[in-house]
Amino acid sequence: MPDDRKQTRHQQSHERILDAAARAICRDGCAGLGVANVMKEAGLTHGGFYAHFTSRDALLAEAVEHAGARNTERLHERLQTRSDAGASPLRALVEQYLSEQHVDAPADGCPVAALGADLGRGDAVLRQAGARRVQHLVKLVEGALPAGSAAGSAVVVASTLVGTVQMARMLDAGERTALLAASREALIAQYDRSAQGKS
Amino acid sequence: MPDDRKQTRHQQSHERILDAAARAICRDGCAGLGVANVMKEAGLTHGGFYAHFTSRDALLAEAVEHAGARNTERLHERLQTRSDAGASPLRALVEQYLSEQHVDAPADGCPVAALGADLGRGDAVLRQAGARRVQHLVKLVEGALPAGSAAGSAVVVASTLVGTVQMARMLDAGERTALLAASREALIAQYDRSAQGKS
DNA sequence: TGTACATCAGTGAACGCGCGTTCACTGATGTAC
DNA sequence: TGTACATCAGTGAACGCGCGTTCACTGATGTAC
Repeated sequence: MPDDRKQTRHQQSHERILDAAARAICRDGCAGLGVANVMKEAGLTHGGFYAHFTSRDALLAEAVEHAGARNTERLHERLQTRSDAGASPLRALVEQYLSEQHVDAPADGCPVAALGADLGRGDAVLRQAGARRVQHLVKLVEGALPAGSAAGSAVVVASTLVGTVQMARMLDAGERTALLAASREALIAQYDRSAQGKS
Repeated sequence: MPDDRKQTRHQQSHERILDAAARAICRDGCAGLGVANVMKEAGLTHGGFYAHFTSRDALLAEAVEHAGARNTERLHERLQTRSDAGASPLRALVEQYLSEQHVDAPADGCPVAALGADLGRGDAVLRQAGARRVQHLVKLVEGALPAGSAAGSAVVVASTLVGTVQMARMLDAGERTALLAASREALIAQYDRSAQGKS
């Protein structure tokens, strides 16, 4: 099956470009994405780019999805580790998402937190890619919440996660640590053990 | 005092440029800020820019501060209106910050929500400007929380406000409305009347 | 009060650089006989 | 099995455009006498 090998070669490059682009946008934002840079990071020269994508904008939208998918994978692994160590699903999610590790490494983190407002602007395609990532994140939270949690809990928790990481990334080390700890504690106290018993 | 009149003319232009820049970054992001565009919106031509600012980067940092200050002013007015209508300080803040009005008009809104991740990247000056805006927002929330609220409440509420607005701006009308309502209700139920009586 | 000069704020043409995009070409991989 | 040809993936030079920045100049405002 030589056809397969050919396709594979092309697809391997395609994948490397997407990987590089996903990291680049999470690190530098949508505006920071340069075709030449991405190709270089993928081990190629810029000229070959248009054999893989119709335009830089097309890459942008795909890179958002790709960053989300990659992040979901990594996240699941890490949640499993925390789960194995005895953490409840929600605690595992909150402690991982609001870890210094996540704040320090935007390139390998959640694109919703990394791109934030970038996705709200820009063309419809990008906004839709952002919206899908938001929905994904909300679903992830939903799955981690205890059964019987109030209806809107997932979106609220997701909002807090995203907002906290973004704000933490602007702050100096000390304030950052305090902010993360405060958010973690509040979310766990609020939504983990006694999610509904109140009011 | 003719010296005053001269200074005033220069300062008036300066102010118009800052106003235009503040709106522009909240609307289009830091990368979307163009010197020529801003000058045009201020009613000037691009050449005169460097009589007012040493560089585009210098304008960026100042524009973040300016956007924050302008937003604080407007916010206070609107909070007063809601307060007069009988809302508690926290309810007024939450309902204003998480209003469709705010989500629909980023140019006239909070720069922390509008720029988000943009401020976490970029040079130290910009990050510090962002950090100051975050601290300002946290203080604003602190002032609106009922006396005796838990220590970390303000940062958590601020995070939720920012995250919700950002996510709302990616979503379609229907989901957006639901997200905003869910966050408003959760925050008010959580932190307004019976902020500590729990657990 | 009126005229000549100095300063100040802004104008608009021009420069240089980065970056997205195109395209003729090369080298390697696969196909035909 | 070996040779000639076709296709595929990537190269790198070049183009065009936008944008930050500079600078010589203009018009208006203010000052000196």
